Amino acid sequence: MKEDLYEAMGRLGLRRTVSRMLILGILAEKDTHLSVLRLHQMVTASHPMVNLSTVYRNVAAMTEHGVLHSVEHTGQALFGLAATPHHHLICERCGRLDEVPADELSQAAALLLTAHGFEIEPAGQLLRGRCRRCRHAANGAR
Amino acid sequence: MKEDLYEAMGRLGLRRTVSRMLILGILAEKDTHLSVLRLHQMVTASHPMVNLSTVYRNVAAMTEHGVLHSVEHTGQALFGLAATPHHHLICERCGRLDEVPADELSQAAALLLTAHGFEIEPAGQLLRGRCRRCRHAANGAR
DNA sequence: TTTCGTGCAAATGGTTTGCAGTGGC
DNA sequence: GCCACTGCAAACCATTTGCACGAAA
Repeated sequence: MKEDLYEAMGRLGLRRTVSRMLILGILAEKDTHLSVLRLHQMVTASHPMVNLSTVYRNVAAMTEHGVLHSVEHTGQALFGLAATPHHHLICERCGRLDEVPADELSQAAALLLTAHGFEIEPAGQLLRGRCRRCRHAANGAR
Repeated sequence: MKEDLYEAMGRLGLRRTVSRMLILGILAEKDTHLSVLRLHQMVTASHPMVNLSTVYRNVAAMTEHGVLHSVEHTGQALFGLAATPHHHLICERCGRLDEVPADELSQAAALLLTAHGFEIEPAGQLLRGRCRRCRHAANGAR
């Protein structure tokens, strides 16, 4: 998987720099979406000289080339590998981010297209709500 | 409808100030969602002394009390009347924002709940994609 | 008259950019 | 060696906040 990404970078004309490899490694290992700040913190843990703006430019470039994708939560962008087409479920209470395969929402997408002429992005949508754990935790407090 | 809002404000303990009435009037008339900056521009057209931060605080207070609701697009918040429960369809190309009654997506919501234990917000979701016009306009260019 | 709301100006915080130097290819 | 990439520092821009005054209730 990391090999795929490594290849992809070259194929897309993106240079394989230290900082980019670190970012991909982190995202592949953690298998989540992270903010630029958190990515930078994790990168600098081993490579302190890497600048924050470099991380910004890296994720921008890789997002532009489809290697990464991003969603926005509370005014900041979260980046993850764009591997398989999926949407995002973010818990408004704990911030947990889950993924749901894109085709699970294809029926809803079809409905919107026929009823409204609107074609939603086939992946990368952000849906806000409550995760299972927080729903249970809030049962009494509601 | 504006009378309802007027009443609601009092009931909720929100003072009916000039700036708030102007904001509600604009949103009711235009029947769309507007950015704070645009709201401020329209308010100051007739009342130049109203400060931008007042508009910020107004929409914040009214959103908090359920009179308004907001969605975020390209790093800025758009506010609209929270009248009927609906979701949002925003065109990534032209920025046009359409509304879709909340119950049209209830099936998808049920699916997410059973399959992922995740309960999405029953209204106010933002779905990104292409509106009918832009789909047609882009037919040749894709 | 008691809060709540407002104007003003300054601060905040995530993100972007200009520029000169560095390192992939 | 060329040009994309990087570090640094400053700029940006939507939004927030502290404070003293003004106005709904």
